[in-house]
Amino acid sequence: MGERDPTLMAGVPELVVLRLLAEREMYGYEIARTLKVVSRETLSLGEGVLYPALHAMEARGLLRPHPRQVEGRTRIYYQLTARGRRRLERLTANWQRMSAGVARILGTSGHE
Amino acid sequence: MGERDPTLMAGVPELVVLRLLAEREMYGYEIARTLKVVSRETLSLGEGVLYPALHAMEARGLLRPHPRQVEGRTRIYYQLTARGRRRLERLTANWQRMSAGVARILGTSGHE
DNA sequence: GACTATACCTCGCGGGACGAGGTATGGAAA
DNA sequence: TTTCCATACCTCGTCCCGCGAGGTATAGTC
Repeated sequence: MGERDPTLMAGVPELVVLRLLAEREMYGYEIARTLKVVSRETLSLGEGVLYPALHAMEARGLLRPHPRQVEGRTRIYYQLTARGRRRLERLTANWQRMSAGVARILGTSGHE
Repeated sequence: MGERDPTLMAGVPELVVLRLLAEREMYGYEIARTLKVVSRETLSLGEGVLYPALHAMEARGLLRPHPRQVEGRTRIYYQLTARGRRRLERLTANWQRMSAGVARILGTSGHE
């Protein structure tokens, strides 16, 4: 129960969301915008990805919601839990291992 | 109507298989072994991933099979088509864009 | 009164990664 | 000789999850 790894496949959305939240509390819409800017448009989570992902992560106890009213609109800020932090470390390590692997394959020019 | 991109998600198996075959003809079993070695165990395609992937790519015209009998065993060598080569370039570019994006997110220490 | 930006949400589709299981051969070990 | 491992192919079912499309509501602008 819980903490099943993305095997080969990326699980990129979960990873990057956790990483952003590790920096500071953010709400969904903000996450989407920030992601675009920081990644320079190369990463953009549609809302059909983002919100379900947030809910799933909340359900798994990786983050905790803090709803607030700001100018008549509801924002749900999310905060990383300790569990979420551990998860982040794990996913980061996985990502680095596997992207290094891919890089090695891509960089194979016959020899090496 | 082929050539739909893996959106955010990696599509790593397809990418790395194409990359290996760009170097030389290989057969399935060989691909699996080579992948492990070159990526230093960080990438390993189970046969439940590999063979279906090969068939799918063949169906899309990305590679062409060349069955051979070697010491009583059947080996199906695969060769990249022109279409497969184009696909490889495309996926490679995608991968680089998106892994750079992830790297940027991971490397964000608040400022920058 | 229409449109854009903000801010949340859900549903259903489809693709694909995966484990488990299955067939068959050749050679080495027991 | 039978058992076992490596080689070499295969399929099936599941489950996850990325995604687009669509939906609600408010605040401010044109």
